[in-house]
Amino acid sequence: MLIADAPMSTPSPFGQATDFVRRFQSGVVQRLTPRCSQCAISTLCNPADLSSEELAQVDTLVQEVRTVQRGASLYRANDAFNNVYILRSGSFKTIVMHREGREQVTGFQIAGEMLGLDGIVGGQHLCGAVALERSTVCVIPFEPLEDLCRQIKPMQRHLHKVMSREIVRESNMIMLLGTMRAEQRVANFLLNLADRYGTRGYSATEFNMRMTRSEIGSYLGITLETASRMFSKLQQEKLVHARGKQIRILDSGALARL
Amino acid sequence: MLIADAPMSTPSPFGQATDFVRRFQSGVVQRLTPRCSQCAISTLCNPADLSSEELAQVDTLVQEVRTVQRGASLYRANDAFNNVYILRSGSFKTIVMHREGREQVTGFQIAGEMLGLDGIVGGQHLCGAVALERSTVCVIPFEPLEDLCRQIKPMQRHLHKVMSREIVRESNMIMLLGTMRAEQRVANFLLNLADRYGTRGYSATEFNMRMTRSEIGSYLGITLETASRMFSKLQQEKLVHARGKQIRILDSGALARL
DNA sequence: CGAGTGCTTGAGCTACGTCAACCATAGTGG
DNA sequence: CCACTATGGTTGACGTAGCTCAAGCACTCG
Repeated sequence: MLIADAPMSTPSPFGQATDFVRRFQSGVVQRLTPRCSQCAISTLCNPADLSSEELAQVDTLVQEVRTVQRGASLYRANDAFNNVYILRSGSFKTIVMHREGREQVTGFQIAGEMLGLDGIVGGQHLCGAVALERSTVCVIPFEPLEDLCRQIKPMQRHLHKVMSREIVRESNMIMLLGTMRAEQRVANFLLNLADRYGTRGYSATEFNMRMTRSEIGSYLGITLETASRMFSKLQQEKLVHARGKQIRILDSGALARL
Repeated sequence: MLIADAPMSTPSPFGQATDFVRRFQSGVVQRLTPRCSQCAISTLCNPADLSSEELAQVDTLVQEVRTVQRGASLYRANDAFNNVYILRSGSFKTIVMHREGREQVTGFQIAGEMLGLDGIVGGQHLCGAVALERSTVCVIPFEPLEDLCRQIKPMQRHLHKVMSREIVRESNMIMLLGTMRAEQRVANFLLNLADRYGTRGYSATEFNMRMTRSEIGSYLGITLETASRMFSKLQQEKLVHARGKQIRILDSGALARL
């Protein structure tokens, strides 16, 4: 079975030669005229029950695919909100700034997941999104998306589900941070990643994490040292095999029972 | 200036005598035929820019106002999702069950806030909602609401903002749980409550909390003892005056700077 | 090959959890 | 009207999970 590492760096189905490419200093590259109707991960971002005419309408919505280099920002806190983004390949972290410049990671996103929903309320983004590796995103202008959702009922329902899923994801995070000890947090984090890789067709037992111990710690509300110790502990207990960012899950049942 | 305690227990504008009332064993009472167009808190739950015809359409949507007694559930985890709810008066907590029956509070809601959005993804509620006092909610069937959002653009935008606001609220909670110490959490909690009372026209400096120390602790990821100690500490530092559930904020600037 | 970045591990410290006693208030029944 | 009980809040004593600080190792990259 594929290991997530490999497919996550697979090139986009759109060949470099045929696409108009613009490059920015920021490390963000644009490629134009993508096609949802031909996209490999369309099942992840679009509702299943669209007619071919409806899919064609979606195609007109997505005018741009951007490549974001490792470490570059897709958007930053306080940027004007105009688009939401669907991650086509690669991975991101979303971060908020604490005062005194400390950052807190609020989420990790992988292929098929949506970014930017936090900007709808205030018209500007409240968190920033940083690529953990070279990644590509579909840029979806939000107003036209809303227009489309008024025309296509399944699309509307789909958007609502995406937003609701985000609410549920965050609720789970609140519960994790409110009730679990460090070891449980790390175990939970690994199971969650595994599950998400699994539903994307990658191996759910062996994968390459793209985030550092420091980012994991920040996300889980613990220090990087504690995160590291917990990886070691889980390894001693033979529940996972962890060698740096390479993870193999040995006993997911026991991890869940912690 | 009004203290929140008073208006929160103000009776609904709909007199008992003129309304058809059904009573259930669960402590939930239904009252029929409300009117958004005449509701005192309409500005909280509806977009500002609706025409009177559009408001009339909203009126047809809301067929029911329910009264929920203190301690009764509006919905429970795993209940089928059909409606969202807008809190008209009173207050709720939303809870999730940890395994072993421990509960974690994931939020407190007061007048004008929406409940139930977590159910959209899976078609069933993932958390439960329990009234902290005798409360009234408008019942809004979700499918008809979606239909209306396809017809009325400001309504659609409004719903998206409500959902996005919930996402942002939870992000803030994640940051609080991930980075703050107990004293900061409690300070933050009080400022947040004060702010919400303030935008509803109540006093932002003096109010009656409806939740116990145990519920506050659960919400903030600390024990009830620690919560209690922090209230005492803030009082010693002359930042608040706390006498049980009666709160007076003395120095909101200092609270924010903690 | 040296510098930078990330990971691991140890030693000591501390904020918070646990356990327990005690008080205040409110509702209940004789 | 006064015990009596239940519920919620406060405070103290003590234990510990995880933080802080620090050292050393493994990789990668110019």
